[in-house]
Amino acid sequence: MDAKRKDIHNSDIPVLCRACEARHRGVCGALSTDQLVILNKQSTLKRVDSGVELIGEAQQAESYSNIISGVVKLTKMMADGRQQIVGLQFAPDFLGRPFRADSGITADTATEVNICSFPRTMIDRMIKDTPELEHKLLEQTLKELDEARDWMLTLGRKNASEKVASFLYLIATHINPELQAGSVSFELPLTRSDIADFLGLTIETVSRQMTKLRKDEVILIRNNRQVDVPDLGRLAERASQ
Amino acid sequence: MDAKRKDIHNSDIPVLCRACEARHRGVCGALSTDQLVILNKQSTLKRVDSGVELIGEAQQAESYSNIISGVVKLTKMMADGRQQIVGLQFAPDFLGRPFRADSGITADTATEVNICSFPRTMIDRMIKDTPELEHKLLEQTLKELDEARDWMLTLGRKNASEKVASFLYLIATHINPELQAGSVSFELPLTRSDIADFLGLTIETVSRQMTKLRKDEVILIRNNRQVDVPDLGRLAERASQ
DNA sequence: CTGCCGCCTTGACTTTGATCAAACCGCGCT
DNA sequence: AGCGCGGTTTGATCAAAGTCAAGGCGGCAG
Repeated sequence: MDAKRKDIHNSDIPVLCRACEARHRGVCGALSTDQLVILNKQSTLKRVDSGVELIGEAQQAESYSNIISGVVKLTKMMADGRQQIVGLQFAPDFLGRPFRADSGITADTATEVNICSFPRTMIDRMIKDTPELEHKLLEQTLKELDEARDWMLTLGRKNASEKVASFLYLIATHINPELQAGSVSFELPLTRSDIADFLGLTIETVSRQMTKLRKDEVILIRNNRQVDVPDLGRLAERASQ
Repeated sequence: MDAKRKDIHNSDIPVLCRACEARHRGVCGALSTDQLVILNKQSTLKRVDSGVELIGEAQQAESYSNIISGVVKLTKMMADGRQQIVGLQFAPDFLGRPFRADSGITADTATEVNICSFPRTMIDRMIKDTPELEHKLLEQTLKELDEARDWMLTLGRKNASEKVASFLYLIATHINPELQAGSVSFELPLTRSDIADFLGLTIETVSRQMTKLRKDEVILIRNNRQVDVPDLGRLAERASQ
């Protein structure tokens, strides 16, 4: 209802924001038209290649971003090189850790990504003035916490084949957020190595479980990356969820 | 600074709140003296035995709480009975999922616990009126998210002995929040079975790794529950952190 | 076309932690 | 004291996933 009212004044909304999902499902939905205009003057739209570090040791994170398209992976690393992907972010997620520069996490693009970046100081100021913005951030953070805890169950208690099925199910439902049952087709945003880091497995084990799912006709693999799921329900069963 | 100013008017603050950690490090720090008085009239202090379900299938969660003392475990369960502890909460953590009744998580007391409970509707209203309260909730949620992601690395990439050492390190640092290095002594708030559910292991493996740490003189076990850590640094090494 | 390179798959073998089974320990009870 | 009980430890065996090694596939540069 509120969103609809704003759309009446669509002409006042910055061009870049008009078609942006972040205004509907993301944090920008908390902002007034005036605020959008101000923010828009400072924001920059960037196309980023796959495999680029957005936040991390090298990148000191002077900005926050909204993901417009593509997939970003959040990774934690141990001193000896072992690593674990602790989250995947899709459009229109908000990227960046408020109130703290470093949280020991690096964010890398898993695919080609488009982001809308803002100066950190600007957002920090807007958060202070606009409780509604902080509310949106709390909502996203709670959602991420729920997802992190779901994944803890997967990491701690599922076996390799359930883990791989869980991953495919996660991707299937996030790439095509509408589909509930029936058949889905999508391109995996992660390499086998990334999938292994997400699942706490090795690439060999991931590969073996993928071929097992293929032989059991739960999935159909085209180009290593392109996957068809004829029956999402059967995949969910394999994931034990 | 702000807290100090409030303490000058200590006499106006409800008796129950005066010594309460939640007013200093918890969410109640966001509230004015007036709000504390109002909230106090509706709040109830409860002593709860170990092993009681606070939030879950049975309990429909009509209230939020602050933990005054003791440890609460957050558990996720699979249909076939496998379960994973996805978080531990200590005083003065806020207990309850805002904006949603059910998140598939149950909260059980791991020890005897004292909580201060409030009606859900009352807090939901205060959140709307007091941005500072929402800010505190966002801070705690971000802290929980950081902890969840730390633990994902442990679950996904550490071996059994590193997991057990990580758990002991976590407890040591949370029970005695001041100690940095040197020796610590504490009582484990969890049974071997809970520890196994927290670490994604079996009780036998937990037991074996504990005796290994004991034989290597990293820890000293008294009554199965009472543990001495002569050198916290050496324990941290074993946890690879 | 050919060869190389990155990514993925497959196979043989090893290791880690799970499973099954038995015994132990402290404690409250009769 | 003797008993039973929950929680814990220990040992023997097994299975799942890791490791090491080889080979395949597809795209791209020469």
